[in-house]
Amino acid sequence: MTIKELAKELNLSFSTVSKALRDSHEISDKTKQTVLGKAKELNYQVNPFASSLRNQKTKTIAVVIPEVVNDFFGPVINGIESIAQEKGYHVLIYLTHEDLQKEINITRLLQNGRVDGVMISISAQTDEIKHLETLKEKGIPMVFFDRVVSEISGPKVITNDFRSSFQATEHLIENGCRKIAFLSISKNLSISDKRTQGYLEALKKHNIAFDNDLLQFYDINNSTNFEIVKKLLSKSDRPDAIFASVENLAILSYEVSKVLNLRIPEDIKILCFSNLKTVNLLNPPMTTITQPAFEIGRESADILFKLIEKKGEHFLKENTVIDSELIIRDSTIAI
Amino acid sequence: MTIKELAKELNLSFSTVSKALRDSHEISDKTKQTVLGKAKELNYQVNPFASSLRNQKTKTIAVVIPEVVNDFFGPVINGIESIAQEKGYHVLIYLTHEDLQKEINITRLLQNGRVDGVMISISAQTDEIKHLETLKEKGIPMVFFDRVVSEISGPKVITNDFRSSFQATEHLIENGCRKIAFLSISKNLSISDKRTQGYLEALKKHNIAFDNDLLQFYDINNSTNFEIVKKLLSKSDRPDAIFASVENLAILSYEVSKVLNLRIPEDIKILCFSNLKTVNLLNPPMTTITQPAFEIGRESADILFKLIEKKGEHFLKENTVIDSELIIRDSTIAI
DNA sequence: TTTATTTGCTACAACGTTGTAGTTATATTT
DNA sequence: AAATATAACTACAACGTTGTAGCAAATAAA
Repeated sequence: MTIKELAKELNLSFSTVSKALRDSHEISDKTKQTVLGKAKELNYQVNPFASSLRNQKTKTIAVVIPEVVNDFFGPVINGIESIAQEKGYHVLIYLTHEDLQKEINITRLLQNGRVDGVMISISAQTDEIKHLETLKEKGIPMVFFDRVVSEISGPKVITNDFRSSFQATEHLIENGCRKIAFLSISKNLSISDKRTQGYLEALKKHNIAFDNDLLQFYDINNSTNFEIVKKLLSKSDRPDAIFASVENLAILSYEVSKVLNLRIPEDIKILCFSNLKTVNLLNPPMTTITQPAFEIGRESADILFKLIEKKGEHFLKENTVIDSELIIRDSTIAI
Repeated sequence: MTIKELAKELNLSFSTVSKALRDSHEISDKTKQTVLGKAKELNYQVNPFASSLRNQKTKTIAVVIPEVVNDFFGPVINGIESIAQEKGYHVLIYLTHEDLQKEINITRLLQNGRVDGVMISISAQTDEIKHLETLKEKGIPMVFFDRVVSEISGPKVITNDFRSSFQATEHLIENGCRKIAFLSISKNLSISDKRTQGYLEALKKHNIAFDNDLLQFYDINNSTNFEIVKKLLSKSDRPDAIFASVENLAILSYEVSKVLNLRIPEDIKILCFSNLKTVNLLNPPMTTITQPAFEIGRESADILFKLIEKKGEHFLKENTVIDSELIIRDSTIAI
């Protein structure tokens, strides 16, 4: 059912029908009613491609993220989708699987006007940003969230990683820890950097020397990660706390502790950036820094739509910070 | 950069360029090379809307699911996306939030040729299927997965809910349970039905009378669910086991048990359909029926692409069953 | 040498919209 | 009554592709 067929049914020109459908002032109310009625009757729907081709708008946004199997990006998508659905936008989803090459391929796909805007949280392996700059230069509205690229200007929605990390480290120190291992996500990511800095700053404040052996990095291969953690906790002078920058590494730390018969929190304290729903049911419940995932999604989407619709985009600031929350549970309490 | 501009640069007609780009036999190898070279140099990309409008193909599929914040649908999307990326398809995601009206709206959006195919797992509230039939009648390739509608013919990817449920119930009975509460997802869903039937059949086999009070349904409101479970476990003749059809209800059961000072598995055994990664770290580790989420995603996508590309779709059977696995952990072991 | 065939290209219509410009008929102003 | 404005509609080009039909020139067959 096209607009031409509809017009034929109505004995009107297809221009008239088109205008009636988009409520033009050139068309009489009576005609509008007839057209709308017939359109509903015949279940006419605008062809999205013809429409997009004609007016260069797609009513579609892209969300580029590393993973979905994750208690952070899940709620983020939820937040994004809730606003998109409200605004009548469609959401394309692309997963990089933490792979730079995939990220590059995806950004290439997005260059030809397929979407009106892009929301992206970069992969942990992204150590060059040309592809992101290219996309931005094409004039496509972009919002970075969580894992942002500070070198590229434009709105970013983040959480206060430095502060949370500082606070968490200090909490561990106050509970008697002196050898705190920090398990980082990546050597490239800005959030990773800030989290590490928060950790270092807290050590410094409390006059604890930084031990490079206590700084470890996440590997793509999860069994490698297991070995890294196991090795770390098997040392004679093993750390008295693990501060994991990523949920997965904290879970592994729990598992390794079980294997090595280390008691949490007596022998080892564990703390993590995490949005896990079941964190309270773990044995013992884990202290976490909980990120406002849903809010980050909603806020990013909101900003993106402002950019796309060019409404109030002058008021947009470079960084929107939504605070994370340190929730202290049994896994870090001094006994 | 359009094909016309590219043609002008090359001093060729745009038809020639178009044909060269899609490797037509009408064009000499020499010309093809020149065109391809220039296209790369000027970073020419086909306009997807013009292309879709012209040849009625979108290279896009839609995935309609109830939620993403979920250890089942997350991996499913992963599976879908991995095949889609391989095949050069784009993935649109739509969330129904378990709401029939939203599902209806979404299916309406998909009627006008926006996508080449649809994968859907229906909402728990879906008790009418006209909208799904309409979509199917439009001739859009569709694959149902997990939460399927048996009344509509076409390929479905499911897991063996009846068998898993039977097996799980029997496991509880063998571990001494006689008053097994079954917490169902919905009164409408086919999987819900099959799971309930598996439960009932196992009771029957072991000559245990069915008690209607022990059959409870999931509510959209999570605090209502908490109350339902709390009420259930506060009764003087409280159940000796909870078999939850949905992860959320099992987690709630753990929480309620904690509140009511009920020991798992001594006072109450808990078991659940779940793909939770941290299930081993719960206190105690929970027995689960783990569904092959990633595989369901991959398989569904695979079937959908066969339908879309009309390759080997004759061999497609109505139901593809991928088995779930009952993994016994401490939460259901007789002490 | 004439005719038929192949090669390599170009012209153009169509996909379904939408906005601009143009055309009537009617109403309003001078 | 003539000039002007308004209302309600139509015609049509353009968005960027792609396939079909057409057209020269070169090659092969008669």
